[in-house]
Amino acid sequence: MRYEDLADLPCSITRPLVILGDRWTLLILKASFTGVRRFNAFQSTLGISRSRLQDRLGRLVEHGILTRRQADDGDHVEYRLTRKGHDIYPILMAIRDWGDAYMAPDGPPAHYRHRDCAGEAHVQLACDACGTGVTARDITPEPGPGMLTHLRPPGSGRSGRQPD
Amino acid sequence: MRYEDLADLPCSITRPLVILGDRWTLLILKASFTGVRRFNAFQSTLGISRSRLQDRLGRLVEHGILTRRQADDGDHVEYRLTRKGHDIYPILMAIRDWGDAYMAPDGPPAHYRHRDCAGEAHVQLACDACGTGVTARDITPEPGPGMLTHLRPPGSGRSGRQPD
DNA sequence: CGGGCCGGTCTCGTTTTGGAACCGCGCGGG
DNA sequence: CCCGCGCGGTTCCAAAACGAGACCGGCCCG
Repeated sequence: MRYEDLADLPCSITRPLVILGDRWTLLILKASFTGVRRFNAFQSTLGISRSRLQDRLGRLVEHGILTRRQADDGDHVEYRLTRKGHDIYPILMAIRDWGDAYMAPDGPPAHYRHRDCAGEAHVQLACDACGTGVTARDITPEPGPGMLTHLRPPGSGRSGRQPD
Repeated sequence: MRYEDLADLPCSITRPLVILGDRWTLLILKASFTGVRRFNAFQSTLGISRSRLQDRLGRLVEHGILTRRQADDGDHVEYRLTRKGHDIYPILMAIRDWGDAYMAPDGPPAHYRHRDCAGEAHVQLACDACGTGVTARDITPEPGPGMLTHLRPPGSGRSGRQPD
């Protein structure tokens, strides 16, 4: 099995990870959220090699996570988050919460404050129905519609998989 | 700058990513959450090469995310999540929410249900103070204690950085 | 015309990865 | 006792990914 084939598995954790799961991609997106838009700015703030950066930006554009366009005011190129890209923010905030908890011995390097009230923003995993916070132990995965169509793809007899 | 040196930056997103941000590590942890504990089980469910798996499991144990021990009942080895590892779950759920939204054209492959009430669990980014849900646009990062000690490490005059 | 900045490409040496063979151990059966 | 097997783990090599830096054409400005 080639690595990219993991993207075919019926799992909404695996599929994004095939795109986002490498050394640089999430760091590039983090930079995007802090306002970085230009090729050279990404390169100097991250320390990534130019060829790698070019490759990663291209993939993100392919996947509709960033857009590449000429800036309004000038002639340079801008890479900006799409809505799909914007929605990656909770992933970064979940990573931050974990980083603050376990890799910040001197306290959090940054507070991420709600602009309106100066409170701090955190991710929480909660049940839609009862509203209470939950952890991994409170959750049972069970097959959903995307699993069923994967088990019997229309007009085919392929084998399927269990939900991960 | 070598890649590992990114772990020295005062940023709670960058630091975890140096550990978790590669092709396999989060996939290994995802398998852990589904109950996979044994070397061969990881290898066959993920399709990772044995040498790579050995390396990644070793790193996760080093970082206190997994523990390696002999199973109670038998003679085989078990890799189990520590509390630190357990707390990675929200990261995986944030990835899943994004995957369900943008990479599951046939609907979610799996429902992650609250065991007690059968509701579905989702991550949300909310303000601790006012409780309202927020997005990237509502948030302003500002320096925290970990940034200040990084700017002036005790007994040194190193230069520091802005919060990312 | 000359220099600088821009995004982008090319080349080359290094690092990381995948695949598969190999190893030692403990166990269980013949 | 010996043989085979499944286990976690290691070693080796070829292939892929990567980093560093030179290089390129386009554009603007002086």
